Amino acid sequence: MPELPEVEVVRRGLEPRTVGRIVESVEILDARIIRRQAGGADRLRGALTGTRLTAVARRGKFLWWRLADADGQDTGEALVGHLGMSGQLRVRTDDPLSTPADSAGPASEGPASDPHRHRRLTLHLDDGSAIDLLDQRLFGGLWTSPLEAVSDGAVAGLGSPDALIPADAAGIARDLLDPATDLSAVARRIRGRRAPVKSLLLAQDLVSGIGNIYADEALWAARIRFDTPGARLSQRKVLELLRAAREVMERALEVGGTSFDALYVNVEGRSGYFARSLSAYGRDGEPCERCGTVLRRAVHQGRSSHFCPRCQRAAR
DNA sequence: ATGGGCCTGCTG
DNA sequence: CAGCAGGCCCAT
Repeated sequence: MPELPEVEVVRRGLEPRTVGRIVESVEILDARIIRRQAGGADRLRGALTGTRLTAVARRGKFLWWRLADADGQDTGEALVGHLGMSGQLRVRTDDPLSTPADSAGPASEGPASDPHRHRRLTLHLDDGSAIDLLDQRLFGGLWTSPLEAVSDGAVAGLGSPDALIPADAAGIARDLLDPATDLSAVARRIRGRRAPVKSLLLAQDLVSGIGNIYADEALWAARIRFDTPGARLSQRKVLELLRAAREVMERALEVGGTSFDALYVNVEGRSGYFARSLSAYGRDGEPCERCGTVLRRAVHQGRSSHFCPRCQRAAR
C-alpha cells in the first residue's frame, strides 16, 4: 500500500532531512529487512559508513539515495529502499544512539503503544538525526545496488540528478508522474496484450507505481471492468485510463497520500487524507457515486477488485 | 503467464 | 484459529 503517491510523500520528506548528511553507523535490528543486500550486513555497513547521501530519487515505488565518498566522488552505487506493503521511513531529529526499544529485545515484541515497535533498521546520521525503517510485515527492504545507465537516456526518476539508475530498479518502467513517460507507447503495449487490463496496470515493467488501490480507482474513473482484456480496448480508452490513473495519484499526492490507519505515513509518522476520497477501493456494499448502484467486490487473480457492476460493464 | 511464498496483526 | 490484507520475487 504505499503506492506511488505515498512513496513520493516519503521521498519529499526525506530530501530536505537527509541529503548532504553522512551515515555514521548502520543499526540492523532484523536481518530480514536487508535480505536483498548482496554480501549481507558487512557489505551494507562497508558501503554506507562514512558515506554521504547526495540525492533521493524515486521511480514507481522504488526509492534510492545517491551516495558519495569522503572526497565527494560518486561511489557508483545507490542505497535502494522499498516499503513493500507496510514499510515506513521515519526521520528522528533527536537520536539517542541507544533507545529504550533496543534493550527491550526483538523489535516485534514491544507494546502496541510503542510507535517504534517494528523498527528493523536505523541509519545514524552525522547531524545527530536518524532514519528508521519500520516494517510490520517485512515485505520491504533496504540494500545497495550498482548504478547503470537508463536505456532511454532521460533522467532516471524524480529527484535523480542524471540518467543513472540502480540495477535493481532498471527493469521498472517509468511511472505516470515522470515527464519522460511515453503515454501512447504504454497504451500501445497494453493493447498488445490479452491479459486482464487490471493485471497490466499492476505490471511494473509496463507502467510503474500503480498498486491495487489506484488500479481500482483508475478503472472506476475510466468505466472499465478489471477483467477486460487489454487488446479489447481502444487506444483512446487506454489513454483515458492512464490519464485517470495519473490524475487520481496526483490528487492523492496533494493531500499526503492514502492512509487507512497508522501504517501508512510520512517521514514524521503522519497519515494522509486521501482515503476519504476513494470512489471504489474498499467501498463494496456502498452506492456508486456516479449511478447509485451498489459497488461489488470480486477476487481477481488472488487480489480483491472493487467495481460498479453498472458503470464498469463486463467484457464478453 | 500464473500462482505460491514471504510476513504480521487483525477480524470473524 | 483460519482467513485476509498485498508488492514483489521466484518457481513452474
